[in-house]
Amino acid sequence: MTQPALTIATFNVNSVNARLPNLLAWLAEAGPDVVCLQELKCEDAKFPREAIEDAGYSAIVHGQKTYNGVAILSRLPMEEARRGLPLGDGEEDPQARYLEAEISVPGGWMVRVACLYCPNGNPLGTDKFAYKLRWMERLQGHVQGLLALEEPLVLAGDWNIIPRPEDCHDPAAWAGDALFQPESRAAWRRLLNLGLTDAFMAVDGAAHAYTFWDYQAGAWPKDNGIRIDHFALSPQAADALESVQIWRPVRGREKASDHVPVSARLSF
DNA sequence: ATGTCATCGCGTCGATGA
Repeated sequence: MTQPALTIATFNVNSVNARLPNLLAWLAEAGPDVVCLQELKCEDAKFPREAIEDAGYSAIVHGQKTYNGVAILSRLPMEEARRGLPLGDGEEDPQARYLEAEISVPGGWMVRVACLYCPNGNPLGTDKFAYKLRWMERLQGHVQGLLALEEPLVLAGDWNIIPRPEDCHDPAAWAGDALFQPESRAAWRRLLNLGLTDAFMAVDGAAHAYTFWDYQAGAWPKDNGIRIDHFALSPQAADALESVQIWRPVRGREKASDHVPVSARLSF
């Protein structure tokens, strides 16, 4: 008798409409139960809902024109729990970067899934970098509240943070980049130190296991990549973690995103 | 050193973000 299992993925698609054939092909190939998408680059009305539903997935969408935008796809029952991050002062994040849902897993389990697209933060010395750090602080506050629920919680997304020097090809080349700043990496560590587990590090941890390769300067053929797409798991989710897969070949396909999907398998 | 890609606007290219 097999135990109830859940395969959850994160995929920064860099425009869901430009990537639709690629996305559908990967869904058919990998068959994930839940998928967190980032950088939709479209408003809710332009989200390709029919094609996604025809593939067997319901979708909740937090879209935005031109930039950002996140969605969660699920072939299990799903209920939206939050759109956007709370600011604490009544303000709303003007950028669509956060979406949270409750997923019902066979066997009576509920898994809370947060899809997030952390700010890039470049260039340094601008309000963009300040916004990145503020956003991570706000996320930390929200996650503290979620951890108190003591539920299986999966934070999945494009974190725009390179955790270790081994998570890039040439650390020196990233020294002046927001993704590799000490403040950015400290924000990631602070979040994990609340009691979360980096899923990839827990089951693999290999050096140079990249999830993103820039379109420019032949980054893909030179394997000049970075690991920035991560899963952070609550203790209840980490206990269920079986494996993590980085879908590297997807980067080499026609009209590829600059990110590849990453999936995690949980067994309850 | 960027050898790129996607979107928008009033447009057949430049600006912007990544």
